[in-house]
Amino acid sequence: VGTVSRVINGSPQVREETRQRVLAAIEELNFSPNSAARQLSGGKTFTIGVVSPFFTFPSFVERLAGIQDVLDMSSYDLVLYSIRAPEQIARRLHTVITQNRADGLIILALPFDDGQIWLADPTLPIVVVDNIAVERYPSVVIDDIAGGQLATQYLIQQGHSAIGFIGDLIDNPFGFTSTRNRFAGFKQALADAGLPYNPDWCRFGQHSQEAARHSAHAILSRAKRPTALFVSIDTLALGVIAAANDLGLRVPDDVAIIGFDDIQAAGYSGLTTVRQHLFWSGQIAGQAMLDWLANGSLPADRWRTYMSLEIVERSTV
Amino acid sequence: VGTVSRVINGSPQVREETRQRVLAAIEELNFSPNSAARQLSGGKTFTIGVVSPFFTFPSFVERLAGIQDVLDMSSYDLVLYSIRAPEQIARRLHTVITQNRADGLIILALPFDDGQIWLADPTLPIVVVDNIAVERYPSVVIDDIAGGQLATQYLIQQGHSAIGFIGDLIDNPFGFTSTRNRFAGFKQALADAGLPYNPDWCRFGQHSQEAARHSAHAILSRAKRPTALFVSIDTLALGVIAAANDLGLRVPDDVAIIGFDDIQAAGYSGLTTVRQHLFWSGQIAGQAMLDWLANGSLPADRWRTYMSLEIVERSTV
DNA sequence: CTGTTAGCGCCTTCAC
DNA sequence: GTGAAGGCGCTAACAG
Repeated sequence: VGTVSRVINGSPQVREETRQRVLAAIEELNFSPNSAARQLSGGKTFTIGVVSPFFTFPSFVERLAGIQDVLDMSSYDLVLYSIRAPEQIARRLHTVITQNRADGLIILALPFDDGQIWLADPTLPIVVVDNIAVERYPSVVIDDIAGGQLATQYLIQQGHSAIGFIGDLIDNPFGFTSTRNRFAGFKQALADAGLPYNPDWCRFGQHSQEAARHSAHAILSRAKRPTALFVSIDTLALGVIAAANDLGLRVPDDVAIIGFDDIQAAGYSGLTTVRQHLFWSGQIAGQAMLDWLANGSLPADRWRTYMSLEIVERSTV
Repeated sequence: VGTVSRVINGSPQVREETRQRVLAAIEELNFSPNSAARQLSGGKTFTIGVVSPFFTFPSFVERLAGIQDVLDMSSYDLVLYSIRAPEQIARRLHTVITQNRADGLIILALPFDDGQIWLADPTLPIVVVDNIAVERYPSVVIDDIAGGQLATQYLIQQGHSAIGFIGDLIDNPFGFTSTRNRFAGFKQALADAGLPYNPDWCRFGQHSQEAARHSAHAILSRAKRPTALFVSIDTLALGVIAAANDLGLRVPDDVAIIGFDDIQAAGYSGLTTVRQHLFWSGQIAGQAMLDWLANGSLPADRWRTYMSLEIVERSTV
């Protein structure tokens, strides 16, 4: 029994011949170790939990795919915890943590009380993605304000001076801050360029293509309409393009549109946008978790990773 | 110790007072049972594995969301096993099964050797989705041939007689048969209506919007082009719409386009398509698994569930 | 009703 | 280098 365990776990102190004999027996009996037992005795679950809201949204799916991509080559399984309402967050995290169901947690976008969580289990590795508020855990983030500026500056640089903004609700139940910050960057860039900021050209609605389409209708139907629109999320931008088509407006000639995220559909649709390397960010988070788990700690210089942002020029600006 | 266990598991044979006392202690010590130990002792992992290829494709994501939706209200966790190449299938399944890492498996679309798997563990509950080839396990499927006919008949009924077909590769490494069968249904419907089948109007390419766009270009640039196109997958249909736009063809006036699946993006894009209730199929599969796990077996009348198909009329036909 | 005890299957010392 | 034995934390069966 002991020797078999040694063989399985690659202990060096086993004579080669015995090793082969054990291996043969394993093969013959079609034996394979019970995972629950290893967990109990080893104190590890070989599982990483990913906590995510709306995991059907392209941005989350792509990040998830990045995480999966990395874990795939490790011996860790990925357990998906989906959050559908803000109230669930605390409870879900609590049960996952106290029940010891995962060796590490990757939390996507969701705001949470990191002090409380840390108290619940100070040793549990947690990597946070797309959430700047968390200080106590390493994170992979972008600078949304800079991103908002980048997009707006690009529009200005292309000759636009009448620019509007469409996004989801700044005050949303989950407390996501992306649109708020991108909008801040937008206004900043406008101010920096000495351009006027027109509230009539800015609308915020639900996070849905329909809502964005509706917002765009309202803005583009005005007597005086902007020549360019910065839409804070790619999925919404697709709705805005639809609205432009509805109104018989040509993109980009009549209205230029720039999105944010660079989801796969943006590529298909020819949407000009700000790329934030979604898949890659998932890979980085997953790799950080793996390294943490392997070394028992994460070097300080990897505490907060800022992903780069860049304009992807396609055909809507 | 024993009593605590009884309290946690809601055994009736505990005096109310003691129960309260135990509960209080649990609260005070912030105790919560170790999941690995329960697994080992109880022989259950409270985990359901979902094996899926390309889980970033909308159709898989939506099914996955349906499964998650159901599991969410149960005490089962969802472990995601992503398959990226056909060769991985057998190995992945084998390790998951022998290591006892899940109480049940839901396998999406992937073909696999059910005889072999059954031999590996005859008692493991497995529910198959979107795979008609599997006989030994319950499945949730659609009739792709009927679906192909349905789409084609709808086109015919709308007055089209020159109809083309675009799909992904009929012989693909994973052995998916959807497009093959939808194409069969397409030809069948044509024949039934006494309409000619024109191979020049049928193209098969990679499963990507780009490839579909390319195929559509080829077909629509011909001197004599079809007035309608049946595209076997929604994502590809979006590429076909793009191609029509490229060529200055109006949809549906110059070319009508019907897709298949009814992914969310189809709704946004106004794509007319054949709906196959993706999310719902995930829910059904998840629920079947839960019932199986709860009752120890699945009633025969739930062995194979055929999901209904229906035309969703939007604006591309 | 409740405390005690024997596994669940593996890993890890400890002697040999 | 190898077999034996303790313990991981829990559940279930057994006495009281």
